[in-house]
Amino acid sequence: MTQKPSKETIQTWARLVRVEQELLEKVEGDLKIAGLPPLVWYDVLLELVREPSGRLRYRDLHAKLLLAKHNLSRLLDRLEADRLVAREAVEDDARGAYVDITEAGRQVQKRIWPVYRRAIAQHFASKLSSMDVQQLDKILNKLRG
Amino acid sequence: MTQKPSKETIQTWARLVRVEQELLEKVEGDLKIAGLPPLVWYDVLLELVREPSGRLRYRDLHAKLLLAKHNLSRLLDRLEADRLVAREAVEDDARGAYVDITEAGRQVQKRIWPVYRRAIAQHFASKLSSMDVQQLDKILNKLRG
DNA sequence: TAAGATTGACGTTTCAATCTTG
DNA sequence: CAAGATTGAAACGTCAATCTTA
Repeated sequence: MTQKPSKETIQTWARLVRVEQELLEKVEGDLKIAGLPPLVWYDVLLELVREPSGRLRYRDLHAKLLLAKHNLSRLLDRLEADRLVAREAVEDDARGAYVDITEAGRQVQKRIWPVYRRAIAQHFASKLSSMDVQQLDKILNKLRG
Repeated sequence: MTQKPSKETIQTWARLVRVEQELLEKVEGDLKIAGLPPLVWYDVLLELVREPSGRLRYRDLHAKLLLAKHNLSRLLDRLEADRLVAREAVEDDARGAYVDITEAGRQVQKRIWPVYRRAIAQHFASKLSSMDVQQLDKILNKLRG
């Protein structure tokens, strides 16, 4: 049995959805103003940069990102068209594909980060005390899948 | 001057983005399973139902929703095609348009709500204490535009 | 000239189906 | 048949331009 949430809880839910949407719009806006690609490009590039080998199998990249398989496939088409990643065959599993970050991809990731960090600072960090951040983190952990 | 956010703050930001995305996917999933339209349809219908007149001018509806003007226009096309809203001329301002909710629109709003409420209960409310909700609400208010 | 709203063209996401290999 | 990944077609979102009236 699940109880009906209280008015306050519903209000907070609504606020969460809206505030998060506002925040993401502001951050995406800052990236756009700087002439940079959207956050989701950064997410992919970051996962690849984190790998010492600079590559991940498609399925592993997919597992890390909250993105449907076909969406990732199309996103990689665009990244590849911009030469930020390259797809390579997997030697011992002919079904598989590696996704490799290119040198250009690494440079774009590096250019995005300071702008993204600045946006996080302005729109998020600067509004909260470190106590707030701690509390929020605890709450988010309770909500996690 | 904006300071560089701490590692912890960045981590919490990343968690916020991801958790919120997970939550929205779960809620949208529940609506879809129930054969109901997406949340954004609900947002529009709710704003209209809240009006005693059952109508809002396009510009006022736009102001309430976090949606670009052209996106709202296209969304209303779909809602109108499904006969959930109707567009009407504004008598004393020939540039304007009213958006009216139809009886069918009211019924769809009423069918969505219990499913949506249940999703909020399951994926959000049931994971948090009322203290958590209070804290989260305070934090969200600090983040608001 | 600005406010209110829509549109055409184009880019992205989604759905179901597909193709290939294990 | 299942796993890994992609694709065609349709739905949806975005950009810049447009149309009409204030």
